[in-house]
Formats: sequence, C-alpha cells, structure tokens
Amino acid sequence: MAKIKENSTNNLNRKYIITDCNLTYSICMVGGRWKLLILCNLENGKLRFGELRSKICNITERMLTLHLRELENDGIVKRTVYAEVPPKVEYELTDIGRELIPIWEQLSNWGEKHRAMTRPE
Amino acid sequence: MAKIKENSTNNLNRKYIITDCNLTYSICMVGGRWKLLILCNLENGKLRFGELRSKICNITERMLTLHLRELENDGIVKRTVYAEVPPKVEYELTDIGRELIPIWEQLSNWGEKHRAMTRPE
DNA sequence: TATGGTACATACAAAAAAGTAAGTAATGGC
DNA sequence: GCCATTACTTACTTTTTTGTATGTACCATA
Repeated sequence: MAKIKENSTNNLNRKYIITDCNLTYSICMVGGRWKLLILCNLENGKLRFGELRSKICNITERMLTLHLRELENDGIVKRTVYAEVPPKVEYELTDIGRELIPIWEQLSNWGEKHRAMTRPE
Repeated sequence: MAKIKENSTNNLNRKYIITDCNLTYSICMVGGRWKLLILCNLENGKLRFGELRSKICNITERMLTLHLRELENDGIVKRTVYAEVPPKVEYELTDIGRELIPIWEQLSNWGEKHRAMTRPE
C-alpha cells in the first residue's frame, strides 16, 4: 500500500505470480482488506466518500482512501470530483468492475455453503 | 500465518469483516500469496509435496507447507500420508474445493480481459 | 557406519499491510 | 474574523505476511 521495494524477493515473487496466473492477478485486484466491502456497497450505484465511510463501519479514512485509489488505478472504480466547497466526490463501478458482480455472487454463495459445512450448528 | 494477536485492531477488523461478508470470507480462504497457484496445480488430481514444490517455481518449502496447512484446515485440500520411508504425502482438492473451479475459471477470464484492457498492445 | 531421499519444523529477519493521530484546503454562513 | 464541512494527506507505529537458513526423523541402501 505504501512504498514497496522493487527488488525484494517478496515483490519479485508477487510480480512473477501475477504475470504467470490470471487468477492470482484477479484476486490481487480485490485482495485488500476492505476492497470487496467497498465494491459491494457500490453495487447499487454511486456513493460519496462520506457515505462509503459510514456504511463500512470500522474503516478509517486513510484505509478507505488508499483502497479507493488502488481500485481507481486498476480501473475498477470511477471517481468523479465536483468543483464545490465543501468538496463532493462520487465513486461508482466501471464496466469492467460490474463484470465482477456475477462472479462475486457465486463466490459469496460458495462462502456461505463452506461456512455451513465447516461450522454446522 | 504465524501467531496473531487476538485483540489487535487488525485482527478484530478481519474477524468483523469475515463475519459480515461471505464474499470477503471466501476471498480470505484463497488469499495467501501462493494459494491459488497451489489449487490450480491440484485441479487435475493428486500431487505429492515434492511435485507441487517443483511445479511452483520460486516457492519455498516453508511457504508451501504453511499454505497447504491452511488449505487443509479450511477443508479445501485433503492431505493423505502414506506410512513409508522416505515419507510420501499426497494432496488433493476436496469436494467443496472442487466447487471453486468453475468460479475461478470465470475470475481468470475476467483477469485476462482486464489485463488486455488496461495494458493494450 | 555413513549417506540419501522426503516432508516437514524452527528461529529469525525483511517487507508489506493495516491502523493511529493529527493536519490541510477551500469557502459559505455566522 | 472564526467556525463548520468534506475529502482527503502526512508522519508514524503496530501487526501480519513472506522469505532465509538450517535442522530433524525415518529407514533402506552402499
């Protein structure tokens, strides 16, 4: 999230895996702690920064900003700034971002099933 | 992976998110650096520890062991030990593990498409 | 008796991710 | 002039993940 060391084994391995495997590449795109929660909240339309912050309880402004920046850089989320004071910024899913929705619905179902299997009442 | 501090904000947030969101829960299951590469390699049947190690270049024995343990604990991979010397251990996907295959194929396609979009030649 | 193969375990170090606390800019309303 | 609002920064600390290096058990074979 912050600075990474370009030539660390860690970073080189990450690059190697991402290059090698589309699947790992995809997972990395949405792999940050809060990213999926952000994306889920955007599923039904645009939200302002402050709306996201209050919908996702426990997230700090710093984390929200960092994840949104990454999602924006990765073309999954679109950011629109309105020239107003106080500032108004809206976030929404891009087309390629929306294409994740049916996939994550399945993943979510899998999770529910898995959870039921491993922790039966 | 190693010891975690039960009451750190970091850990509490992780628990909270996982409890709250099946999707994040699912992603956490396969979120480790090498997990998906391991799972992909098991897609076509059982493999021994040493086979996995040589198929996944750059992975260390420690990382392979750690990830396999987690996948086993999460019921995604099954471990079979043969009472032989030298030891022989085989790994394979469980039923719930196999149910991820169609999902990760879609994710993989998404990744390919996304990659083409963001880095067109 | 020494050696080799297999699947690990352990102690430690480096790197990355997440969290904390405080500050900033712009401007409209009081 | 002062304060409130919004969407951020920045500097720093803590926690977690990843990687390095080395050691272990077991027994068959040389």
